[in-house]
Amino acid sequence: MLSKSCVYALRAITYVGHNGSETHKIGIKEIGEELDLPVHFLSKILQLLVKHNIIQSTKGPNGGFYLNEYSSKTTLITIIQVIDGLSFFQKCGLGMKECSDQHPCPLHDDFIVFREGMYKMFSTKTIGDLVKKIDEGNAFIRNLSSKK
Amino acid sequence: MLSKSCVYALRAITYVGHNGSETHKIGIKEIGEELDLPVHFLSKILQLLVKHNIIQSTKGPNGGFYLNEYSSKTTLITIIQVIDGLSFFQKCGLGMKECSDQHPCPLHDDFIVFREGMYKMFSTKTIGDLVKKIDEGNAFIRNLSSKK
DNA sequence: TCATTAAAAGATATTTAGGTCTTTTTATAT
DNA sequence: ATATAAAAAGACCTAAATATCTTTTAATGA
Repeated sequence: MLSKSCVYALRAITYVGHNGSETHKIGIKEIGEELDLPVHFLSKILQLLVKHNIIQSTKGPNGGFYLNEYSSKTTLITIIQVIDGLSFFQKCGLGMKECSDQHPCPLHDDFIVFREGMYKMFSTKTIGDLVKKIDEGNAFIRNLSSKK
Repeated sequence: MLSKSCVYALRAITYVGHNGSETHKIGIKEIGEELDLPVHFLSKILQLLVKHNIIQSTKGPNGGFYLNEYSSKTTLITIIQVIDGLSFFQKCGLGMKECSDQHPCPLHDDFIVFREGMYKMFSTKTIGDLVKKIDEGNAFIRNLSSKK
């Protein structure tokens, strides 16, 4: 559904939100190690998010990634849009070029429920919501299998 | 969500169900033309379904693909399983290795609703259901843009 | 029984997503 | 000022999905 780039991004941002702050920035190496993600690949993805002002970064000693108040309010759909685009939420479940209430595919009515439900969910949930769950210990962002 | 292979399959089977019968088999060329799908690629996919006894085929003059009574009762999830596997319906929305009610990712509760809802939907719907919609004119399987 | 037709099978090409490695830029602490 | 640390940027590699082309196999009608 979401590309790897996209879920890597969501997990990385959540990690930064949980572990970092403007005075304690998080390096890409740490994120990669802790979340078990390919560092250089992830680096590209975060670059893109920095460009879009979704997360912040600084170079040099004590540099790294961090979130500001706006980052936390960013909805997941915003990030999905930047990385994957919104085509999933627009296209037919059976891959037909034209599929609408007027000219539906035979799965249209059933599929649209989920497609739109997900869109709504991703449009409502924010980075802050994800971070909160981690902060409160009600969810996890690191793989169980990770050592330490 | 579903791969191209998979939606090609679903559309092709539905086309065969709607247009063919045991006495009027449908050739791969016709399917490809009518549905605007790459013929040889589709051919591979249908081969696989024949192997799994989900659709039927015969070679030679007047040969082609057709459905039997069991084909129509086949659930969509069966086809999805053969082509894509069920991993989508089993894996974490954030791509975490371990994600469960006990060790949830921060999206778990929200995502699982859709994942399971889709699973249920695909497990309930059959090829026959899709064909029926086309037969009754309540849905379409050919692209609007197709000539004729 | 043989030519023809159509699927099956095999080999190869293309595209896209995912991933790695190297070099450059820039902030900052000394 | 300068060395250093860390992100940014660029070039390149790999694997998987998608697509095409060619050859083989097997029905069937003449």
